[in-house]
Amino acid sequence: MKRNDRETLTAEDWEQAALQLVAEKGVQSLAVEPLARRMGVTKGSFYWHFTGREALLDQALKRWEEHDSRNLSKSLGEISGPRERLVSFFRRVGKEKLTHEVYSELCAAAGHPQVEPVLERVAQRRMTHLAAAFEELGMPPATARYRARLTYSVYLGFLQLQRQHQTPALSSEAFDAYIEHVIQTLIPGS
Amino acid sequence: MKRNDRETLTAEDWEQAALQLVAEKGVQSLAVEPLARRMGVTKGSFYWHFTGREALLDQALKRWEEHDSRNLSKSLGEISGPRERLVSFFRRVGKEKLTHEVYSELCAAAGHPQVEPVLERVAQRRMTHLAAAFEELGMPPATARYRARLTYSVYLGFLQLQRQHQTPALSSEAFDAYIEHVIQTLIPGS
DNA sequence: GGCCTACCATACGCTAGAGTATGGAAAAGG
DNA sequence: CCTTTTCCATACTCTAGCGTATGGTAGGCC
Repeated sequence: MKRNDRETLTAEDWEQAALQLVAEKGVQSLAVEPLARRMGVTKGSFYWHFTGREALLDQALKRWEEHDSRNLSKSLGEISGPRERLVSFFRRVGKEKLTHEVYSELCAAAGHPQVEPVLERVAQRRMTHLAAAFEELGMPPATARYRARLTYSVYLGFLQLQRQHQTPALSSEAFDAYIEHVIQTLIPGS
Repeated sequence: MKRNDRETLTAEDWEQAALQLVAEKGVQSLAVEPLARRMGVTKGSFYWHFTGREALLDQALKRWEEHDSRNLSKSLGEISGPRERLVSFFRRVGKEKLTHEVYSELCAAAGHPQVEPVLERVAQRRMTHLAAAFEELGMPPATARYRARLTYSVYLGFLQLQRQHQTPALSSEAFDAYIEHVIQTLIPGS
């Protein structure tokens, strides 16, 4: 029963592959048979590990959300200054590519009953995080919450423009200059 | 052959209904048979007016884009001051409900080969429009373009948050206060 | 008044993917 | 070494939607 070599697949393998496929082609393209083909097996394998497509999506989303949640806490603990936390929020868009691509596709699938609650929690967590940083910078709570929503909207809009190939390459000086403009505009005392 | 009463359907009727359905359930839900059922006919009718699903989507998108383009030009001509044009850009989100809902769903379907070019053109047009306004407010051209992209990102992010039910009701004072904050932050000289 | 064309229904065939049933091989355990 | 799990393949059924083929009807036209 202990088979972590590559002769046999685990539920975790399926979840990882599912997230990968979501990142590439979106939630609606997450289908059992194509995924199985991609992994070099048949759906006979899949239905041994999972009760159905829903279950796979649920567990994959759970895995992704936990990973994202840990990421946020980590960035909270590691960086002390609120301004630095906000800056890193934007700069981080380039890193953690898979996570962001998945999130981008999840946003495109808002309205999907299994995806919706995840998006809600994630956005809430992140905006609370942002609002705290803005408060530490001296904003009154209500203003900080507005600025947090505004900032998060900028992030979401950026992901959307990226999906439309309407944004400069993530590692160009045009991108850096734009990020600088965003920071100057949104973060006080810059 | 002249039958504009309601006994018989026209291609335009189908396109309108298609846009309506896209606004409600997204592009991927635009299917021939469900749409026909919704209109109280069968697909026998549909395939008389259109060669297939692709053609319907193409023509519906064309119609929507033209409508949106006219909207933009109108708002350009009617409002003289750049600041007022920018403000109206945000306040307009509440009006033209169907148009915005369609656009929101189109954004969710970025990556779709028929939708992608439309999104590209629309975003380009609108951002150019915004950049011109910021230039009129005294920004240097490069800065104005950055600010235009930033502003448009805010708009896109707002649509996204709306799709996640993460935004206050469009006609509440919380919404107005938020819009005010957005304007204060993004539009200089406020 | 017969005809023709516009518009629609009915009835097909086709495909992709969901889920089920069952069998088989290979490792694990006794 | 023989049995029991574990993991996967094969072979079904079922559904939804696309597209086609064909027939029907009602109104405009000569």
